[in-house]
Amino acid sequence: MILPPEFYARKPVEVARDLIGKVLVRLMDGRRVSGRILETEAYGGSDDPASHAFRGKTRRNAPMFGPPGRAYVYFVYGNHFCFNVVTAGVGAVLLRSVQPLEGLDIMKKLRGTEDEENLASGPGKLTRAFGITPDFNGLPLCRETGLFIEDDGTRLEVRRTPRIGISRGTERKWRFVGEWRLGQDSNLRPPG
DNA sequence: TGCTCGATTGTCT
DNA sequence: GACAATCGAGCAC
Repeated sequence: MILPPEFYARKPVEVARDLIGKVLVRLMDGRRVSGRILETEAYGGSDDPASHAFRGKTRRNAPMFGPPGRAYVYFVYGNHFCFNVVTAGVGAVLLRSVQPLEGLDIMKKLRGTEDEENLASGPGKLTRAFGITPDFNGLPLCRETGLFIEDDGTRLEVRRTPRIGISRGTERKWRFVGEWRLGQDSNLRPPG
């Protein structure tokens, strides 16, 4: 089932935690490119010094001030794009890494590598592998836009850690990492 | 108008 | 482990 807008209309920390184990899906030329979300980070509004929204609304962070359930895509380090989903409270959740499930050939082509372990194991790699560009900035996550997140019933163990790659607000443990629990049904285990 | 630095990655040592 | 690549947003002046 595709996550509805209500899913995103909560605090960024709750959305970030609950997105672990969900499936990011991109429809490309009638084909599915998808991966299970393994790593997220929550960013708040004016109360979070690490957030782009900390200093108020600008042209770049405008999507964060809009309705929840939309994409916030921004350019960083002169090379890469990062993909976020907008939550309630002028918040956002950064998708840091996914485990590739479908359309691996497309991901390999877009990433220019055959290494399946590293296709989408980072914020910049993820946007590249899924063909997520600024064209999606501000668009709702639904079937119509070809970019959305599904719940396939999989539940992962969620670990909570400080956010990484930032210089402020590091004291908050707003990074969430999904881990496969031993003893689960075999069809829920990661491949390999 | 100019300068600094970043929610990163790939490459080299 | 260290660092260059690369460029726009945000801030200082």
